[in-house]
Amino acid sequence: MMSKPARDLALSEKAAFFESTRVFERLDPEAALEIARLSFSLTYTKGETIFSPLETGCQFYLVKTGLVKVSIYSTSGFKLTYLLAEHGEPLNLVSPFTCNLRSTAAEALTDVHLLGVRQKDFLPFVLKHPQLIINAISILGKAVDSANLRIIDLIEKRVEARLARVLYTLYSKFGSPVTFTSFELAALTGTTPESILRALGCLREKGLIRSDRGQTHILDPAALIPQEKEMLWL
Amino acid sequence: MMSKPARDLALSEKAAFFESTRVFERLDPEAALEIARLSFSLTYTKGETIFSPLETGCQFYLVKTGLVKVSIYSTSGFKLTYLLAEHGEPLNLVSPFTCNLRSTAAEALTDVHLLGVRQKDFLPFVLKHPQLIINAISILGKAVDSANLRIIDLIEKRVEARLARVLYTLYSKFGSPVTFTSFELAALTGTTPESILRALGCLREKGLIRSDRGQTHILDPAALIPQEKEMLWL
DNA sequence: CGACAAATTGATCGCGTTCAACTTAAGTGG
DNA sequence: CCACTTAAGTTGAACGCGATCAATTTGTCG
Repeated sequence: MMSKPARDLALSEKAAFFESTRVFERLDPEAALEIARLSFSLTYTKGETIFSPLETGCQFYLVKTGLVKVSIYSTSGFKLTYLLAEHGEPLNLVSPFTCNLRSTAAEALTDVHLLGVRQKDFLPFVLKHPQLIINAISILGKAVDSANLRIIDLIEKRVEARLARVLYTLYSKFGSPVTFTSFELAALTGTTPESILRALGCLREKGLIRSDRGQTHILDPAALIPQEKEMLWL
Repeated sequence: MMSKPARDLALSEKAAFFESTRVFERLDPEAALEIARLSFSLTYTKGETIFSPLETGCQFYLVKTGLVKVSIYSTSGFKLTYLLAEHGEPLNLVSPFTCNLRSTAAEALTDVHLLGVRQKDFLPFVLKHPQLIINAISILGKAVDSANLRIIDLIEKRVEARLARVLYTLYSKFGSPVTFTSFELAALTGTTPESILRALGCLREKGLIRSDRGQTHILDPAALIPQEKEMLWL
């Protein structure tokens, strides 16, 4: 499983892309050019592993095109998906700063084009541009909130309610239909594929969704989620 | 429930304190003096509320002395404790940066002395001192990892194993005996007080702990936690 | 001494995991 | 184009953990 170096994009194109992302939001143009110069393209084909747990190296990855699944693995092999990164989203925000190893793994769900920045280039650059820091901390704050919401849900909500929130989140991010298998939904909801299927059945009977083989059409998004404004961040 | 303004500490004393904390680690001495000048003392008595969910204002709080419990509340009233902050630890790292409201509440578990810094002072200061950012992101990264570990544990571990991890974490941080009631341990473990008592009973039978009325003596810390190096961050 | 909070134990019950069997769809190679 | 293989969907049944409710005991504090 090796990444293939891709033909590099034009610098200006890269710079414009960086400026359009959440992490590099409100970056001044010359800084965008600078980070564009420091970055390099990486491509992976569907199903390829981008990085795996305990892997050395902590470069920064940003998704240019495609969809990447980032998961954490428990020691017993359970997989919890905690991020589905698409255009403009980073795969890893913490390790480029701290260079600590983390037990996360990233897998390409489609053919993927990433931009990478080596830590030795990334860190000095970021330190020169405080707005980036605010952005990064804001994103990490969202991640903490989302994780805490999942914890609360796991404690007091049933599988059906948790799945409804996951579906609502996926619908908000990717639109209808949601194209994930019961295995993937299980890894997002924190349960088993069997329980997902049963819960999907309930939601189907209630007329909230329509589901066929890896495709879930959201018919009534508003009914999926209770009055709460809280959303997951996947 | 109002905070009483305390006699301010000597500037040099405050500055030395800031330098000794994790957030302000490796700060240069004149910067420490500056943040010391921007900070002010707050004291609360045992049981007082320091802030509650949806409260306006997002000043930065650092614990000087005492112990503070920071919890998130679910809409249905369930309380999950996610931080026990003691000497040198911040109560809130995200809101001073983003000024977003978050559904957390802080309560003084003992008489507490805090240092506060208003956001309008905190943010410009931090932006001038990039090392602080690295520190903050490193701490947030730990918080994300800890939350994810709790999620995994909730999914695949039984109450006894989760409690063991909580006890081990409390033991590592505060030493033996651990002085929390079954209600507080339940809010940390994500279960009910009854289940905590039963799990404590099991651990007692195994000879790993000895527990009396709000005091849990850890007899065999190493046996509490399996081979994993992962720890919670409370 | 009385009131209150926490600890303890028992009994019940429901959700969700687990295991198993079977069906259905998709992809592959002859 | 069909036979074969594989992966996902589907459903059923059983079991076990943990929540819940209730009752009792034990400290602690005013």
